[in-house]
Amino acid sequence: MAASEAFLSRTVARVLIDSPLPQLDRLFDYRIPAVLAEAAVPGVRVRVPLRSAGRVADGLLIEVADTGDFAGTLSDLESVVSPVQVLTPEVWALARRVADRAAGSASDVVRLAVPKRQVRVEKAWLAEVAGAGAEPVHTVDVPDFDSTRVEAAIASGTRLVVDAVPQVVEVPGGRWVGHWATEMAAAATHALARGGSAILAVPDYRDQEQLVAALEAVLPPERVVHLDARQSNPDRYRAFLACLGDTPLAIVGNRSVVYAPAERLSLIAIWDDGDPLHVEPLSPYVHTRDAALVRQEAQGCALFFIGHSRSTDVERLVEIGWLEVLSPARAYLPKVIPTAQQPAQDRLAAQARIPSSAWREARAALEHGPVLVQVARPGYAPRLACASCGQSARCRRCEGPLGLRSARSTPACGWCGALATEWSCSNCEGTRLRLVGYSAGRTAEDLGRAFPGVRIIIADGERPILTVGAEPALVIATRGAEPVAAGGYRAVLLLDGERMVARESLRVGEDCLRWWCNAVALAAPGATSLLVGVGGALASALATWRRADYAHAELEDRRRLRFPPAVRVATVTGSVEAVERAVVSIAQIDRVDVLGPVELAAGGVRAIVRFDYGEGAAVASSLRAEVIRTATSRRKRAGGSAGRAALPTLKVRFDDALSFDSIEQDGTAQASRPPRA
DNA sequence: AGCACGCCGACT
DNA sequence: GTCGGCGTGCTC
Repeated sequence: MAASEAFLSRTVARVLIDSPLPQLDRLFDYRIPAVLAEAAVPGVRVRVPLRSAGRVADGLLIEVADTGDFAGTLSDLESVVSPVQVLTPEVWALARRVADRAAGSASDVVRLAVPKRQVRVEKAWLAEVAGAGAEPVHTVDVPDFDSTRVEAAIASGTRLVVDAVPQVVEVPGGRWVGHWATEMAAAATHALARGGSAILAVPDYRDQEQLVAALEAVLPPERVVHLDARQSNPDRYRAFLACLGDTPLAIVGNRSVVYAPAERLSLIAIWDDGDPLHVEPLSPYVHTRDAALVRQEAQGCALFFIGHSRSTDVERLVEIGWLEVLSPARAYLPKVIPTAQQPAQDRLAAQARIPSSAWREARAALEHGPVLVQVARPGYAPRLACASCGQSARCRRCEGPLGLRSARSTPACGWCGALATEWSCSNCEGTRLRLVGYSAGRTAEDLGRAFPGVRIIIADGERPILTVGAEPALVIATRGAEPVAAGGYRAVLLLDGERMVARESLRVGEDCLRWWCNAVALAAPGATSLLVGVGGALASALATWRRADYAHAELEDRRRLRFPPAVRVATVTGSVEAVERAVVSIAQIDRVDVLGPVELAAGGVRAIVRFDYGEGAAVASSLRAEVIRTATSRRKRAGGSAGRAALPTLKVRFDDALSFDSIEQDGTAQASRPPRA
């Protein structure tokens, strides 16, 4: 009787509609009809009428209340789709906060957090007998990873930046992985042993393979779950449902794994937070690091950023006291030698652009095992230039850079793909092209000649190789695609440093250091790494292994210039009037400054807004209000004869790492920039 | 997104 | 007087 009374009074369902429309990004109230009273519980999927839109929408029931805040008459909840409470209160709170912080829709974040329903998978999961009795987990310690501090951090919900041991190790099963993977796995055992779950986020699949190998060596298989975008829908949903169970798990995945509904979350660990793959490509484009920081704050779990180098973002958090530093228990100093670009005496080595010292080192190392050669990027010849005047070759249609995909292919545009069959230089009318820069394929040919008789292995985006054996071989890999060698590489040659450093980007320095540090960490103990053709602060940061000092100096520069991550930024894109209004709406906020607006080649304009972290909430809510306003009040199109589709009215993107790079890459500015000498 | 509501021009 | 144009706004 008391129960039925309770049901009678709690008749309002507050529902999040599954829609990307910003104006629908709030809770809608519905009456719960008596027949649905028992099924209508928080977190379940529901269907609700949207009268004005004349349709039935999918939604998620957020809460059940006595009364809503809506004055009119409520429509009835149409149905409860399934009894599974897929959206937990913690994940809902996280989605709302993360969306607000990025001026986006909560339902866009929820879509990352809750995979599509798979009826068969769900039925199978519901039919399973609960409580199969999970095996106990034993903690594991790894050398030089301070287990006392790790355990204490997990117990107290501490935020750490972990400087990983720069070595490779063999895990039971014979697989060689980066030491970092065993550190993450060990941290996970501490979380699970004290009855909590661990979320482990890695940027890409090759990292995930290593981490899974390390985890399987220390945890029972049923305690490890993968949750990533590469899985099929049923697999993903099965893994997601497993997280909803009450057995603590190690949940491994890339970016959106930070939104997993982990039971009693004890730890979030992120590997290599500087890797751009941690940026979510879907609106509202939230970085794994930021989502993790928000979640850590709300749930009080431990948070570890593990890496071989330090991003400026993490350095900032260290400097404001938000993160503590955990270094290896014993100091590691990989042997790194920067070498000048002077060519080798040996003609063949010179052709492969290897300085004599590097060539000698590689030759000697090849007697004992594999040698890693890191090169810049995939494709046969990344850039083509005019053979007579040297100006880089541009597409006639779109001004994009021309390149070659293989030795015999026709030059093609890197932007629009158009084949450049009858190219002539816009500067000198020359018609002959010359290769500029090298790549894995081209380097392999040259090195093959310089080291006759040596086995050559190529690893790049198209030829992914995860591991190589301990036998002598030249392993030529594009940065980020380096295989792990059994026992480590006997030497590492970082060949295209000069070209990597020449890339125009705000983050070149820290990116290069990250690529190099990750490669150096694959070397065998005592093996030499050679950085070719780069000097200055970057080279000495690598050689002295003082990566935090480099990040500190870099951050100081950004502070001076008011560039991220010293400040936050948001790009505001849309029509002239909409961007203008958006900029005005935030003009009163303290210490906000606006760059632009500038015209875009695609039409419309873009402004970059800079502001201090403390003003983030105010900026986000003002810009969000403008987004909603522009979405609801449709402006009339001027000059109707141009039968062009309406522009997206107003787009806001927060913390886009490329904001300052892309200015130069937009149409006119890029085309008119003089070629590098 | 869809769909209704509403306030101006040509019609019976 | 009234039918319907699409510009404007709303969705519990």
